[in-house]
Amino acid sequence: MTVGRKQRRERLLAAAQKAVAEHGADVRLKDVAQVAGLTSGAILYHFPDIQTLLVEANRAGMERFYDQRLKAISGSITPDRKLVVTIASGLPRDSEDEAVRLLCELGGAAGRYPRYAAMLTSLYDRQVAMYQVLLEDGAASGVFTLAQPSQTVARNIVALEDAYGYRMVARHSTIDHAAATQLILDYARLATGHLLDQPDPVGLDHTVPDAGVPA
Amino acid sequence: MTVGRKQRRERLLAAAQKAVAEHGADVRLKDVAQVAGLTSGAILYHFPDIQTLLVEANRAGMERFYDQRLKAISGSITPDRKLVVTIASGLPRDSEDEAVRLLCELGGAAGRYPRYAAMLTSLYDRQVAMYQVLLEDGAASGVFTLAQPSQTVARNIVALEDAYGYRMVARHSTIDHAAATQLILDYARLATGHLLDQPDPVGLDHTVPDAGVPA
DNA sequence: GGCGAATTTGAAGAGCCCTTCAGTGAATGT
DNA sequence: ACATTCACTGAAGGGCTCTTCAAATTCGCC
Repeated sequence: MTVGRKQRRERLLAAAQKAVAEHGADVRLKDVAQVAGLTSGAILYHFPDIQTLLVEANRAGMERFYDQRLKAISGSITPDRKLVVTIASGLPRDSEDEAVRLLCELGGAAGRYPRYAAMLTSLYDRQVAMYQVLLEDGAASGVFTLAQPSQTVARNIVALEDAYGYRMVARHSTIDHAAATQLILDYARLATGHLLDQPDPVGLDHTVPDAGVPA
Repeated sequence: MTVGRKQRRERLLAAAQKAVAEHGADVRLKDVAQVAGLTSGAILYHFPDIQTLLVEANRAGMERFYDQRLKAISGSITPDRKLVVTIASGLPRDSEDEAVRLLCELGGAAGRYPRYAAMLTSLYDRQVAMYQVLLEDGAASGVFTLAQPSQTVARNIVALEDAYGYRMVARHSTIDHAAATQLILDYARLATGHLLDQPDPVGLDHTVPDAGVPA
């Protein structure tokens, strides 16, 4: 057995996600096949038709995004650290971020695909709930002083993340990951009454540690 | 009688906008023709190909959206009224709002169509500038006490409008025009230090002014 | 009423897309 | 070694799309 039946399916789901991020929600079967390195027929051997594959792939893509956010939270300790890290994790790395591009494409198509609309609504609500827990937790421990109900703050934070995701995917010249993070933190500062100063190295360390012989 | 050459073109642009809002950025020529009540050939008599038509139509749709926002501003007098009215005018009426659906579709496709990305970036920046003027004006006249730079507040307000537009188009069950307006105003209140109480007749008065705002 | 220009139609060509399916290998089990 | 199952290919069918174009229709105007 090369890879097992289940893993093969997941490779196709991953290929479909990439294809949607690249070609839109109405991506062609041929494009998915090309990303997967197969022919159209091979894909239809694993899935009854292309819609079934896409719906499953898109759902999986959203769940993966949400799961990674939850994982990002669990790292930090204090509520303020958690908030900063979580906000940063909700934004695309750069304009090529595959997961966010997928979400943008689906968000655009949600108006005409009720299924995607429902999935995105659920995703939004869960993210809001996630932030609400974080905010209430911080308020209970006295770290945050909420100026507004936690639901209001949570809804606005997630909304800001979404919107700056779109702006970054559209390659806004001055709104990059750092700028967007600061803009959202500016709101969070007002809403929580906490300074929320950025920790130095959050793990995104692109600089080479310069160990070894320079050629 | 017909309508003159120019008006005929504009009818086609309007049809194309509606078609994009309904079928996405990759709408078919046939769909545009159907909305216009013509055949595909007739449309190609006025435009060299479908891409040219779509690019022009989408640009016109964005400009129209922006112009109507400017118009909405000019009505009110005081900065706080202006702010409330402008925020309300940036959100879709309901989930079927054609202009916002168009913007959502284009926003989703912006990742793979640099032209649309540039147009949307420009639209965003102009809306930010519009709010900046409004905020600075209010601050200068002492009505607002800005807690943050006007650019920060303006960027966040426009971002919130965008995001709630997407949520409404996706038919979120609890975020309608009124709820979204309040959420954005909640941020604006923190940022401007003004109460920003909603004026009664905003123009769209379908419901009894019963629940919601306490005395 | 009739003429020329503007507009629209309907058909046809070339091309792409999804899906089905017979057939090709490779892997697996016996 | 042989049969069987699995994974995949490549071709073919049927349908849809964009575009072109000759013919038909409508319009503005004299």
